Amino acid sequence: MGRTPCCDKMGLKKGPWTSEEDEVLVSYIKKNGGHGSWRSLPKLAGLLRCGKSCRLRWTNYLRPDIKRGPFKPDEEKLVIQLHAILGNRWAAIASQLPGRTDNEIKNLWNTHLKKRLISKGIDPQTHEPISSSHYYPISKSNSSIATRHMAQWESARLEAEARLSKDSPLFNNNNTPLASNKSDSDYFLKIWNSDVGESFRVVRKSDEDDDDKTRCISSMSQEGSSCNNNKCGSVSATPASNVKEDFEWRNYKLFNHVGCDDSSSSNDLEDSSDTALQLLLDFPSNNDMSFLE
DNA sequence: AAACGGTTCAACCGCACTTTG
DNA sequence: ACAAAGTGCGGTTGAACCGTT
Repeated sequence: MGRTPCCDKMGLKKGPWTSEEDEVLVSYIKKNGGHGSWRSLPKLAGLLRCGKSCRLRWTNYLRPDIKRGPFKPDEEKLVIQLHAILGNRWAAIASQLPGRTDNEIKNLWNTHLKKRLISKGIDPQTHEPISSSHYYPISKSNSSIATRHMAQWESARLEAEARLSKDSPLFNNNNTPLASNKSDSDYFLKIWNSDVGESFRVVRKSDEDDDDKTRCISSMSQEGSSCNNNKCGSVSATPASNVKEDFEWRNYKLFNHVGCDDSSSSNDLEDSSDTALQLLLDFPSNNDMSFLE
């Protein structure tokens, strides 16, 4: 694929934007009801900038829905939680914080949150206590980060499903209305059903091998797990009545790498089950940031 | 007041992915 | 199916800012 010429190769301006340039860009986009093609925008708007620079300026600074100002404690908390699940996927994290850009969140993480976690003895990459995250050699630890994030993501979602099912009319004998206060689990369910969760759902579905499932359920039974034979039903849309069983199955699968041919890596997830998962699920349910302060 | 070092954050860079013809 | 164009994304940079000496 041919690379498009960079700004400096075309004699275009670089560096900080002036207020005049901002004005030109904003008025052009307003006038045309959108940016159209970023590549042709600078020429049409009369800007000596490359399209890429215009796009960045617009999406990170000039967009009308940008929320300026310092991050609130609950926003910081959400960034930390999402980072534990998604890793350095700033755009995905930003999509869950209306008005915040990926660049802003990335800067927040690198300048504030990362240091705060380190000062509290938490590895900002693994979200585990530094002593435990250094248990394995660096190479192995790094290689399992993505897997850990997936495991944390999956478990958080299952926890959320379990909580939701507990609150659902099916389990609510008193027929009381569903709790109106949104719990943290709502975040995970919301994200899970969004585009962000889509990528994980795809991976997970490919991992759902019925043969493995059947085989391992019997293994679970032999190990004294409380599962039964009904848990082999649909996984993608878990009925409330099967949530607990499915939770057990998925956790078993996750922490024993069911469906993964690389048996040598099975300890990666076992390692994360006690610490990372606990850290993830033990996030305070209110806006209390005291665990970081 | 000046020098210095640390921090912040807007902007750039280059790669990867998606769309289009 | 292929290549080019367009776009998104994450890592990095460097100027501006701020606090300390």
